[in-house]
Amino acid sequence: MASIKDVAAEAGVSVATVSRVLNGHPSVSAAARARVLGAVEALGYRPNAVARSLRTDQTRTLGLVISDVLNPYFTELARSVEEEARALGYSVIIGNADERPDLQDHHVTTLLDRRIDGLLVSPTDGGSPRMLEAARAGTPMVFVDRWIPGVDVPVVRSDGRAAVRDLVAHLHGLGHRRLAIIAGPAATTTGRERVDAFREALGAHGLPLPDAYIGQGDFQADSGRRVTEGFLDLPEPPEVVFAADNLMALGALDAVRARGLRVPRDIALAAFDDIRWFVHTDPPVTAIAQPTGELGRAAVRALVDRIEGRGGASVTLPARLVVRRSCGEPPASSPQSPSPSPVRRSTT
Amino acid sequence: MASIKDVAAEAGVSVATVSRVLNGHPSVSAAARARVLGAVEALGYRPNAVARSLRTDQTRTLGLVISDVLNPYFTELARSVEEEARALGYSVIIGNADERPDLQDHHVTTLLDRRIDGLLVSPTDGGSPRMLEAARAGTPMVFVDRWIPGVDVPVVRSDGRAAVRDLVAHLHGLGHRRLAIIAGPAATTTGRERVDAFREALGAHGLPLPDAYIGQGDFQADSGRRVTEGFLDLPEPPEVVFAADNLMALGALDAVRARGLRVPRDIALAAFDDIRWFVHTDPPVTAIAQPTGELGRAAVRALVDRIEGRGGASVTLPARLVVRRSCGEPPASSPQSPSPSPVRRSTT
DNA sequence: CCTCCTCGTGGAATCGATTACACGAGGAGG
DNA sequence: CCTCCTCGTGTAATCGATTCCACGAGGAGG
Repeated sequence: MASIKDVAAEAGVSVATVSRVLNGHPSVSAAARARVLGAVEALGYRPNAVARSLRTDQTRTLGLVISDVLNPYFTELARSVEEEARALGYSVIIGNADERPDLQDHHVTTLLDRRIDGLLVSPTDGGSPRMLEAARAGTPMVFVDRWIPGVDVPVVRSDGRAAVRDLVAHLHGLGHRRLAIIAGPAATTTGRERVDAFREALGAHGLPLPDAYIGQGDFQADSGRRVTEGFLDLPEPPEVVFAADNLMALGALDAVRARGLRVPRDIALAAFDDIRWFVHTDPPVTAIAQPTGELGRAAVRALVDRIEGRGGASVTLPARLVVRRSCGEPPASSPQSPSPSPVRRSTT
Repeated sequence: MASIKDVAAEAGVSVATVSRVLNGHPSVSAAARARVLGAVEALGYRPNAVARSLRTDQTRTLGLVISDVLNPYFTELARSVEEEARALGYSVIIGNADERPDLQDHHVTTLLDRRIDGLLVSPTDGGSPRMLEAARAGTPMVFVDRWIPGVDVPVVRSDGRAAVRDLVAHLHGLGHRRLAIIAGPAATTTGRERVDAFREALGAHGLPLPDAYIGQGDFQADSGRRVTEGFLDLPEPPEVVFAADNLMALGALDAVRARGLRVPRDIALAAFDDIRWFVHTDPPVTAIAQPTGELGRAAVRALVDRIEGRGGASVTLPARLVVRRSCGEPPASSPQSPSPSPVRRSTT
């Protein structure tokens, strides 16, 4: 592979001049510039990003460590992150933690070893020592979706509290009183927050959230299945199951179907995170939709602001409820509750 | 960030000795080794991968350029690729082409600039000049899923011919005679092959594949919707629509639902690529499943074999038909056709 | 005509590692 | 006791870029 020396030789100038041409420095004569450009073309020269990074101490690369690539929510997040980063002149290296702290740690380490300019993380757990250390050492960093309390790092996330309230109001309006939740891991903020929001919303309607109605999941489909089976085995099973992410909702659907039961006739289902497939499931699933793309873009902007020394602050965006049919048919357009909240009826 | 020099100073040895300890060279005294390790620990030193790569001319990184991250098939592929690569001591940088040749080119260029050790590509089109040039220049490279004819690069893919034959036999057995296909872009091998296999299988049953029944899609949901609408507008609409990937099947479902029609009563649907959600769609979708995980792992092994000078050959794995309910209820276990083919009835 | 600036250019240091080569100490063998 | 080898270690070159500094040519101004 041709190096800058080859180009210099071919053009009959020094490497310094070649570098200047390549980096658009002003003080290069038109003649020299033309000869260098010609040589670059002739040799098919491309600058070695590795060498450049070593010298300039910047890689123009962002690291993104997400909890689970197979989760469509994170896939979409990753996509919008890459898009915005590209627009800003950065590349992105994605690390998939698969909800495993050890894997998360592995990726954080590898990314740091590669001297990425900044790190975007959706932590799987309370935070690996290496990550906390990096944050303390001043590595530009931003949390997205999930975060770690007590660490001085901006957080870009969506607040589902209002949407959960809307959901519970919707469920209550349909006559449901026994509501259960499949929670995410307590080690994650989203795992805890969604339960808290749910409990609070239930409280507002005078409904309890008994321990038996809080199933411990891990954001993976299998746990959704397992927890739902447990709910169905209860002497008094819940009327509604609210899954704290889309994969656990998938598992819940599996479990219900395996028993030969039907949604929403036998049990209703709602999910956090809206995905395209929810329109076509049997039945279409009522879900809380996050502004995923916006989240990813905002996170990148915050991180790049940090990197380039322009601050970079936390951002919180609202989520919204999308009503479909998995919780029961809405009472046929009764005018009794005009619902001033941002509940949106899906067109499906 | 501490460098090797700091470690050397702290340990009271030269950088050469530090390097030797870090790389497990034999000729280092136990005492020196202990002091170096102590210094590494004390300083929290981590070797700079950028500097190392520059010197050794290897990054231990693989590039993976896929056509569309939002497609669950590719997501799963990416995941298995990363997994196998990690097991072999490599990292993976993913580039998402979004089915756009220009973006594919951008990613290939960036990856090459970063001097990745090898490239795994699922080409979006006939191949960018830069990619072909890289292949010719000897960059270790392997095509996965899709490939470019006439280029001397191993291909790891799955052969759907037999499964398509099984599918057509299944459809024919259900009494369907007017079968249509939503094709992928003609610029991709999978786009062409699936149509060819379909036409061939139809021919074996004496059925035609009229041009009006070949809809031109681009592997994205929108095109599936558009093409399906066209089919439904035909004076004699097809009885079955076979989508050449899962996203176009999603679009087809959208279109059917938008007309207030039902699958399979009004029109049957089948798809290439099986995904978890197909179990829970309304109705569950009959699909052709590729051994995606195996494909990803085999591709990485082939690529690493190339990189490390051990050859690395093409691999073709069979796909198989998974029958669900989207093409009509199978005739209730009639013993007339024991079906010696590897048709699997899904447990759903 | 001399002095001083500006402009274009090249030489060389540098980033953080790896590694060929040289060298000194110490043990083995004659 | 001398020679030779082995072992552990250090010095310095190197990878491919960027960039500081110096230098020479040429123009402007006095």
